[in-house]
Parts: sequence; structure tokens; C-alpha cells
Amino acid sequence: MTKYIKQTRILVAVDCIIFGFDGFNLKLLLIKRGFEPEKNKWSLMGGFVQSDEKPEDAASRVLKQLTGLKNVYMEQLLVFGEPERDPIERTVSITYFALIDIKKYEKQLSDDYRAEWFQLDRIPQLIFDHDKMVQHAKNRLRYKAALHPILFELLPEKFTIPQIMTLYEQVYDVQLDKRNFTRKLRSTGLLIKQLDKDKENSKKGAFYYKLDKTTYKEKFTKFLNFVSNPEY
Amino acid sequence: MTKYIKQTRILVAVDCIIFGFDGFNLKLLLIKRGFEPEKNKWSLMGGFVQSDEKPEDAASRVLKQLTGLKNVYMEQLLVFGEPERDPIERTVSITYFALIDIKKYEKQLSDDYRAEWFQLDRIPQLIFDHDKMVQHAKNRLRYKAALHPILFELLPEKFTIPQIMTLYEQVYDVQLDKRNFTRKLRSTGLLIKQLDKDKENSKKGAFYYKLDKTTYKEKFTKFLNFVSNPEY
DNA sequence: CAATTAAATGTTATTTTGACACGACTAATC
DNA sequence: GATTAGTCGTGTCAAAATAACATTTAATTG
Repeated sequence: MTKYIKQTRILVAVDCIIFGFDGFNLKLLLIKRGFEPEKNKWSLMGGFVQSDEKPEDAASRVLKQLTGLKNVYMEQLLVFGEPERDPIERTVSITYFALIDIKKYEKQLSDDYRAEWFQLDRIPQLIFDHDKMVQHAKNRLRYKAALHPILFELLPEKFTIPQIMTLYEQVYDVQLDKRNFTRKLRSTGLLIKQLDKDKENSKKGAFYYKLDKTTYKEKFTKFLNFVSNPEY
Repeated sequence: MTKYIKQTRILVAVDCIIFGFDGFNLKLLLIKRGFEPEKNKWSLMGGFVQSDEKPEDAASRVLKQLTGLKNVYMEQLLVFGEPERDPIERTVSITYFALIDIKKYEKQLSDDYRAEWFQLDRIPQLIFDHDKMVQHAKNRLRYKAALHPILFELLPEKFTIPQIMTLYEQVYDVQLDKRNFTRKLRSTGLLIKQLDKDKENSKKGAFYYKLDKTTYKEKFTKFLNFVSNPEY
């Protein structure tokens, strides 16, 4: 068979929007780009899709390079493909968001990429169209988290209710009512109360909870629903 | 500046999942592929991204080629990029869904591509990974339409409430209650009742409505909301 | 042991949802 | 011109979900 002649072949990259939560703030992991163009500017972590590699695998590889972490929750977002977005050569970039437990990252830390966590409201200017990518990722995180319990991916194995609530407040940039939030959260049946408390952030201490992984899988698509009981 | 040497350049295509609604059924527009491989098999309409073209523009161009329509509601979906998905040469395909008023299409009909509308539950086997693309598009349509009034894009300028309801029933594959649906729909403030009726489908006739385009734009992000009043 | 600080909890009013049935309108037919 | 047939359009009520609201409890600190 013949090839598709006369068509343009294009560089295909992936860029990762990596979210983390330190218990107080939702953060984004950025690197200082190590090569021209735009060397030493802040950037998303990215890389090119290799000849025998699925884009998903490229994204996982790139994420592992930076964070040392595997089996991270990732989701494909938009492709950015304006002809002039990379001044060197045309490149389309597939974006992914990744949700990681920031503490796990710290354990695996490698400083090869001069990475830093930034609060979402203090993100520096980024190269190319990476600002737009981040903006879109924040948006998609809101959509997804309104329907599915993905924010637990940002939390450590044991977490407290005040922590989750802060996380939701950060993601949606709202103030929530403790009592109503707790009630709703409990009604999901996703939480298992532990006997010990987190004493780091208050004198009284807040009880730890774990995620009930069985119900997590069951309820993933039914966390909160809309058009009553749609089958997604 | 130097190029990114040693990296693989890949063909980048777009494929369009084109939805239409004829007043009774939600349908998908497919073509008979006109070249090898898989010549004469059913396929999504697609094309390659040109060297100076945004992917969005490629999708619009491809859509116009097939349907003759411009300014159609389109949205980028997933990229499919498995190395072996196209047996001829590696190609990553960016998928888009398009929502069109089927009647407008019929006016613009060109038969160059041997296109046909298929009911969603009667879709033939498609080439490559196009089945997966369609599956994903159906899913995304549900998500999106649960939060935003995009299904109006599928309707003609004047439409009836029974029509919209049928559309929602098709998209979510449920039976809806006429009274509750009407109440909810009216509460959106999106509809403007006309004085004339559609007499085609019943003796009594159903009043036509038009979309209130001002409130449509205002309410687009607040059609139905979830985490109470999030700013998307 | 008093003061401080954040955690945990319950009630009520309001809004939204879901379930449910019948009369009205018009074209077609006799 | 009366009858029939078929879809359109509408209202009520009970149940569930949501939003608003304040006090008590647990533990540390001085």
C-alpha cells in the first residue's frame, strides 16, 4: 500500500498540567525550561511523542520523569495546534492534567528540571500558549470534579474533612458551609472514619478519613448527577 | 535557531462526529470511505491538518466539504493516537463533534462522499478506531448537554417542545415526563413562544418556540449547575 | 484551670424534584 | 355536521435536596 503522500508530518508533543494539594492550597507544578527557545522561562513539563508510543504513554513518561510517580490519575484535555505556537517548528501539543498527592511527589523529588509548585493565583507567565493550557485545565478540573470524586486523587491516603473542604473551596473559588458540606460528603458513602486525628492544624484535631475504594469505583460515575441518572 | 532534531513527525488528522436530529431521532452522519485502505467501508468524515492550518480550521473545512455548512457548533474531543491505528502510516487523529440542523444539511447536500445519516442505535461497523470515537462523542454530548443548552444547536430556528423533549430522550436514552420537562425548560427563560403551530405531527398541532439568543448567551454557562454556582 | 482555637454537630425554611391524569384542540372520517 | 382519534398542554402534592444558621466539644497553651 502507498503512503499518504503530500501530507505534512508534524511534531506531536504532550504537556502536563500537574495539580497538587498541600492541605492548604491547590498548586501547579512548573519547570524552568532547560533549552532554547524560551530557555529559563517557566513552562509546563512536556515532551515529544515517540514514534512507537501512544500519546497517553508519552504523558505518563513525561510525568514520571519529573515526579518519579507512576499510576497517576491523568486525563487528556485539549490539543493546542496553532501553526505558530512554537516558533522553532510546528508542533501540536496534547495536554493532560495529572492529579497527584503532593507529599508523594516530595518523596520522589528530582531537581533536574528545577521544578516548583505555584499557587494557582500566583502562576508566573508561561511560555508559548501554556497559560491557555493551564486555564483550560482549571476549567476542566471544575467540570470533572463537579460530577466525579476525582479530587480525592489529590489527597493523601488519610485526610481530614476540613482538608477536603479547603480543596473544594480552592478548586471552585468559593466559600462552603462546613455543616452542609460534611453532610453531603458523608451521604456519598465514600468515607471511612479512622480512629486517629490530625493534630497538626488544630488543638482539638480533626479525625482522619480514608476513601472507601470499593464504593469509590462503584460511585465514580454517580458521584453527583444531573439529568437525573444519566448513564455516562 | 535549530530545529528539534531526531524527533518523529507524525501525520495529524481530524475526524468529525457529526450529530443531527430530524425531529424524531438523533443521527450520525457517516461517509463511505473513497480510498484505500478500507475503501467503501463506513467511516467518519476526516482529513489531514495542513501545514499552515489550525486543527480547528481543518475540522471546519472538513465539515464544510461534506455538509456545505459553516459556523457550525463544534467542539474538540479526544485525540486518538495509538501507533498502529492507521495501518498505512502513523496518524494521530483529533476528533471533533459537530451539532447541525439536519434540515440545513439537506439543503446543502452534496453526494460526493456518499454520506448517510444513521440512527445512533444502528451504526454500522466503522473503520479503524472510529467506533471508539463515536462512543466517546456520545458520552461527551451527554456531559455537555447536561450542563449547557447545546442541544438547541441541533434544532431548527423554530421548534416545538415535544421535539426538544424527544431530543433529550434520545441523547440520554431515557423516558421523560412531559409536565416536568416542560416546567424545567420554561424555567430557563430560553424560549420565546411563537403564535403559529407545527401541524405536521399532530392534529392539534404544537406551538413553535424560538430560542432567546440574548439569554442563550447569558445562560450558556449556567443552564443547569452543580457545585452551586461555580464559575466555569 | 482559664483561655484559645478549630472541629463537630442539628434544625428549619425554602427550593427543587418526581409522580401522577385529564381536558382541549384539530383534522379526518363517516 | 357529528363523531372519532391522536397529540398537546397543563396543575397538584409529597418527597427530597439544599441553604441558612450557632453552639458545644476537644485539646493545647500559658
